[in-house]
Amino acid sequence: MKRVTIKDVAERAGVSTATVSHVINNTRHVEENTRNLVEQSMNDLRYHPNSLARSLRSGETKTIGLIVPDVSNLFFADIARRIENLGYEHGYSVILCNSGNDLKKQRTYIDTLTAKQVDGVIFISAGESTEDLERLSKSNTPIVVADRVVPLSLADVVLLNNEEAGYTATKHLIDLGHTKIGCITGPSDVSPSMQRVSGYRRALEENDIRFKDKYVTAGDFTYRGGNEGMKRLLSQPDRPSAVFVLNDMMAIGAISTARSLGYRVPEDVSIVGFDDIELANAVNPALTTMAQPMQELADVATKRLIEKLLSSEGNWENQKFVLHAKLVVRESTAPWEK
Amino acid sequence: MKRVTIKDVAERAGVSTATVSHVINNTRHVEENTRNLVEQSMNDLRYHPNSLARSLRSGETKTIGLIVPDVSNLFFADIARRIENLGYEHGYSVILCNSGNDLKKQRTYIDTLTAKQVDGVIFISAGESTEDLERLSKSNTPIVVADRVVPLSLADVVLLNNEEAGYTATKHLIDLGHTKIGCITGPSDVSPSMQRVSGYRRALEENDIRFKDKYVTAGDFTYRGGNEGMKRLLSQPDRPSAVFVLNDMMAIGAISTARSLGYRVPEDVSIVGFDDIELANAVNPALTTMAQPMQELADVATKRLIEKLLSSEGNWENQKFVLHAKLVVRESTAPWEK
DNA sequence: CTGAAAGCGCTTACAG
DNA sequence: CTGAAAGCGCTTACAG
Repeated sequence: MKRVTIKDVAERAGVSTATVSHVINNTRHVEENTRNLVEQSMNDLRYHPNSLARSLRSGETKTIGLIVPDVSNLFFADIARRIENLGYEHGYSVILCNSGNDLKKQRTYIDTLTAKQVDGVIFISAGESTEDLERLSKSNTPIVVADRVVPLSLADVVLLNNEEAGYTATKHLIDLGHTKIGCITGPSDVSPSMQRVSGYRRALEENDIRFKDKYVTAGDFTYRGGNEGMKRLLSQPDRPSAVFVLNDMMAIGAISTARSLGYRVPEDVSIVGFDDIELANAVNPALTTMAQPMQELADVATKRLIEKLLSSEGNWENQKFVLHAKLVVRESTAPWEK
Repeated sequence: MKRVTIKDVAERAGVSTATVSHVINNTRHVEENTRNLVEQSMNDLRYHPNSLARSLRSGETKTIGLIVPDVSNLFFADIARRIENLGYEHGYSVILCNSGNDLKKQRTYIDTLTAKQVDGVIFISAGESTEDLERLSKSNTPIVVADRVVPLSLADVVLLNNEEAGYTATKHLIDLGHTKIGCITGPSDVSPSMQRVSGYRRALEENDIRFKDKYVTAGDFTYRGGNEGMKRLLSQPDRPSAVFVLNDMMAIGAISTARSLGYRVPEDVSIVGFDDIELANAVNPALTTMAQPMQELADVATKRLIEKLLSSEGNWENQKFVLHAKLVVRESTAPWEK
């Protein structure tokens, strides 16, 4: 079964391929009659255009690459869904590149995306290195970097003000009267995590509360990490009365551990999470948390990319978009009266 | 900045484009010297091949399409990750098509995938209709359908034996001595859900337990759905002593509601979930559940597709792969003594 | 061991 | 309003 090409359609309709192309793309006027003939012919033959040929000729693939560390992480899965959806609305397909936090894989994907001539790339990097980014930007493809800090010379960047968010979460606990405030962090080499901790420290300092090493423990963003972190924090003599946990998954684990150790939440320990995942509001007690504007992150990144793609001017100034997390007070935090 | 093409490389190396192509693809012998010259030249010019041109000529895009109902659902996100990863290992990129359970969108994507000439498709359909599938199979693209029943004439299919799994879960409760066994189902139009309920009924019948309508209530696969379903089941006079919940997310919600109504789990109510998501083992009490072989589902589907792609024989018999869920007994179920 | 050239299926100046 | 033809950047018989 041979493929039906534009040539077949043209022959059957008794016109040139140029005309067929123009009725398909609506790119110059074609007389009613001719147009009908062509459309008839396309239907009869069940013609489907070949994007490859079109892209090769026109230089546009209507495809964007999405590089993420891990799609099976709900945070990125959600972002991927929104990007896919916005892209779809503008006629773009997305190639899913899951780096799995593997820099080698990430680099391979960058080459693949270049080879496949994607029109643009949304890039959530696995690491902090900018080497891959430079490589990509050399190919002259518009790039938007999300969630990670990166030199503005290379790409647009949209990120969350994590420092501020860390500050706000901690300040909330301070305002409730807490002075012994613990923190369960993420892996120490991820910049969002580090920045949230900076905000935590600044809030303490500004309110004359001594920062104590023993109140800070490292987690890994998983439920179990939350279990273990909480156990470490609560098992010390002068235990914290409140804990800022750097993501919701760990926070939910932390609540569970606190309870199984005999502490009530929030009466005995207050807990603030980070992200506002769906579960945060479902869990009992409902989690007070810093709501990340994930949707906004995806939306801003995608819109910016599409804006660049549609204008095709080539000489854009790269921009920086800073988003803000919002404190959502629910049931896991309460005033502390000595 | 003009694009560097194979022609530029050939000129600089003083050879034909044919030779360059052959050193790139390792497709015929090239003398050491010539090869070095070509490679030097590629490096100097920072040459990157253009996949579009290659694909247009060779008929292979090294790309597969993945159609899923919703990537932001953990179940599909996990599947997507595994498919992406296996594809990557074999040199395939994946185009992510999130149908969002929208049949129109799904159809558009099918056309896009056809136009983009993907080598194969893994298809988890939004609906039960096979119309889109026929459309796709006409384009002669190898297809593997996952998770949904579909006529074997159109594609390979890999699915879970949901009826059996429903039976096993229910039988576990019966073996523990329960006779009043409730069920929180999924949306009634999704075939996996219906089949699990069939298994539930068969287990009751085979053990001479009367099926009671009032013990079955419909959920929606969300945490809140589990809350509400459990509330309905427990608030009736002759309440069930055990509940089979058709997915873990609802089961976790059900546990939480049972407890807040003053019932102990598993002493007062036993609960069996379905899926074995990560949280199932993390939650307290750890959830007894039917472990879905999600990995296997993704692996079998991808491997089968790649097998077809690599052999390119054209005339394959479509196959059906049936996978089995496994009962994982943890802490949420206990014997019932009248 | 290598090259000249056709051709994959489109789009798009150019010409009328 | 329409057509003939070049060309996008590759791969691959064919020929030597």
